[in-house]
Amino acid sequence: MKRVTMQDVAKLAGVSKSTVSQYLNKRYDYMSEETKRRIENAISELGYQPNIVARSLKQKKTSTIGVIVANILHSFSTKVIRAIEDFCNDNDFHVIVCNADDDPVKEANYINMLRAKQVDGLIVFPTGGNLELYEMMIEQNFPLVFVDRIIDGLSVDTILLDNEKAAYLAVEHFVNCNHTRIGIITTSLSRKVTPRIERIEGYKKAMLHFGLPIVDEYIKGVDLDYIQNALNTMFSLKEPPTAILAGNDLVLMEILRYAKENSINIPNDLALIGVDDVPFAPIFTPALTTIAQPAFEMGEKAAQLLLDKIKNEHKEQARIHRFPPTLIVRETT
Amino acid sequence: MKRVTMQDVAKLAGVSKSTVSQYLNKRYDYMSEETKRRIENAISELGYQPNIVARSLKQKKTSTIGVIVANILHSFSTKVIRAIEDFCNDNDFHVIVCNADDDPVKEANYINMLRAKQVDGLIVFPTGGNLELYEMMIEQNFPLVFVDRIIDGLSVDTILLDNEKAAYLAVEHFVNCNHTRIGIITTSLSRKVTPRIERIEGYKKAMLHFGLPIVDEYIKGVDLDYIQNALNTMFSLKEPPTAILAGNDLVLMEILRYAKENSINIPNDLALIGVDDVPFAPIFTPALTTIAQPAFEMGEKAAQLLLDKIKNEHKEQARIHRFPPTLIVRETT
DNA sequence: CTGAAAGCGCTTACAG
DNA sequence: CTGAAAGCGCTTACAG
Repeated sequence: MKRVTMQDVAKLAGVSKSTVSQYLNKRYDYMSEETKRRIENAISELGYQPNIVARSLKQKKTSTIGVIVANILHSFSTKVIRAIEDFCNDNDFHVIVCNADDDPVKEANYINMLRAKQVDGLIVFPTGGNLELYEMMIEQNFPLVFVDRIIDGLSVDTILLDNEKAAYLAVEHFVNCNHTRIGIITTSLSRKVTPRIERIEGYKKAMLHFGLPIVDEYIKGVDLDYIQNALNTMFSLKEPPTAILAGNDLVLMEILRYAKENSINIPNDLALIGVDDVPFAPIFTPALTTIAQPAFEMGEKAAQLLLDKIKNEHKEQARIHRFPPTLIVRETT
Repeated sequence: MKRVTMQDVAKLAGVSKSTVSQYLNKRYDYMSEETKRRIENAISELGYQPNIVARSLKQKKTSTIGVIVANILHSFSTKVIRAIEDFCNDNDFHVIVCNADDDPVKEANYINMLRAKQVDGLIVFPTGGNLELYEMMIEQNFPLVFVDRIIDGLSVDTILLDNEKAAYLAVEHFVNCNHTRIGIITTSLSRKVTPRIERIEGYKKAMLHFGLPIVDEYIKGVDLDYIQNALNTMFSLKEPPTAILAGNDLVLMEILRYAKENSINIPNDLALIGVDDVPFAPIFTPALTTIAQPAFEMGEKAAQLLLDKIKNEHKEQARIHRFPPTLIVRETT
């Protein structure tokens, strides 16, 4: 499989490789029609394809960005990725996606690998476990955008849902449905992951706003594996909650599983709202009431910001970009 | 953001860049401890990271493979991708994933782009619309593995479900549940996509095997957008089917939607089996009976085969690798 | 309008 | 045990 190079094309066309290069880069300012035609023919005859690796080395840019998601199992991650890919395709950028699996060690490996591969910039859903690495990138002025999670003390453009608003919308809707014993369950709070913290915070504020008591037993932040336990505890209370807000799609599925296995009727025994509008929400029985994130817009904005930085067209101070959630009322409330 | 190069390390360590390169590639056969230490210190002091692009250019390999899926919306695709990524990670290969969106034009662009980026090999779920390109890769002996779909007349290792068996398992189970009016619905047959063709073929063989008549009205292969229509037609028959096999996960969701909107009780009015074990199958009400593909094993095998080809360790004749489906009985039958 | 030359940051065969 | 040199396949400033 002998690869054909620019040199081969130049020889066949009877010109120098500089000229072939000019042709490829569409700098025909002064190129004769004759030359163009000869090069074109040589290229198609040889089936020549430029070697992007060589070009990247010389140009010191790869037109490739990296995306590292903390956990690809969230439907939110996959939607954001799709939006980023679409935007990058439209702008002739390639994207390499990596899944850190909520593991800071994997995340660090991916960051190093992608930078070694000379990506022009990085969009990351940070695990939060690699402060020094994040700081190094910022210091080096390496194009970087965070999604979904705030890392305290770092000056990075960050794309976030208005999480407090999301929780507020859920509580408000529960209240409108005459619930007063409202709970919230989300995944582990030990690593201070922004959406979890903010959704609980928003939940508390909303409860106060509607004059409802904050009952600690109604608030859980535990690992996915312990959610069945947490639900058991919650439903053993003298006065269990009559409505629950699921902090994300994976928690929602755990709650649905618990309800199914314990014959808890939704919404009669328990009203339910999940953050993240999962694909099966409308066909589920009962159809799931959810809080949707504008994932597509968020992904697009992340890509937009990053490409602007790469092209040096983004001069503003790094800040947090908030996006509004939407309540989609179906049958679980 | 001045990048530090091997030259900088060499200077600081007081050696030549050849020696630094040897160090990096762990060829210490004859390297003095002293030299090693000096290089190590220089590297960490400067925060040096090798430029993989330069290495790739020189070595004429990138340790990167491309994966092009026909349609990433299928849960099967995402599972296979995960398996490929895991396998490649373990073998120090990187992977770039692209979604052709069932569009041969996009597929061609991705193939060309990935080859220009010098990937060492390609795993593709072929749309079937780029015969010349596939042929060119084979002719050039470019490492290539197909998944999910057979392209007639091409000699390529191909990873496939035993689709006829999958259909057989479903029909058999329906028969055991005393159904005789059994239908099958899948997405459009116009492009002769292997799993669709083979599943219908397997369905027909199974029907004959169990002495049941083959009723054309019970067999539909239409685009996703027309499935509601097809279902309407089917259920307007004097004798509509009492059991349906959904050809894939997306079709399954369309059928579930139809049933919900038309108050068709599953499984009482209609028994249902879907090919592909969707994540929400066990928590659905009723929990979904499915035919699972061993997606993880299939992805692993695809990656295994490809890496062997890349390393020139795969000398056998290209062939089709079949994997067995599994029936998972839940509540929809 | 086109070409010769230098250089991107590595690796590697070879010399010593 | 280590270094000088060539070369991977491009791009680009410059000369003519």
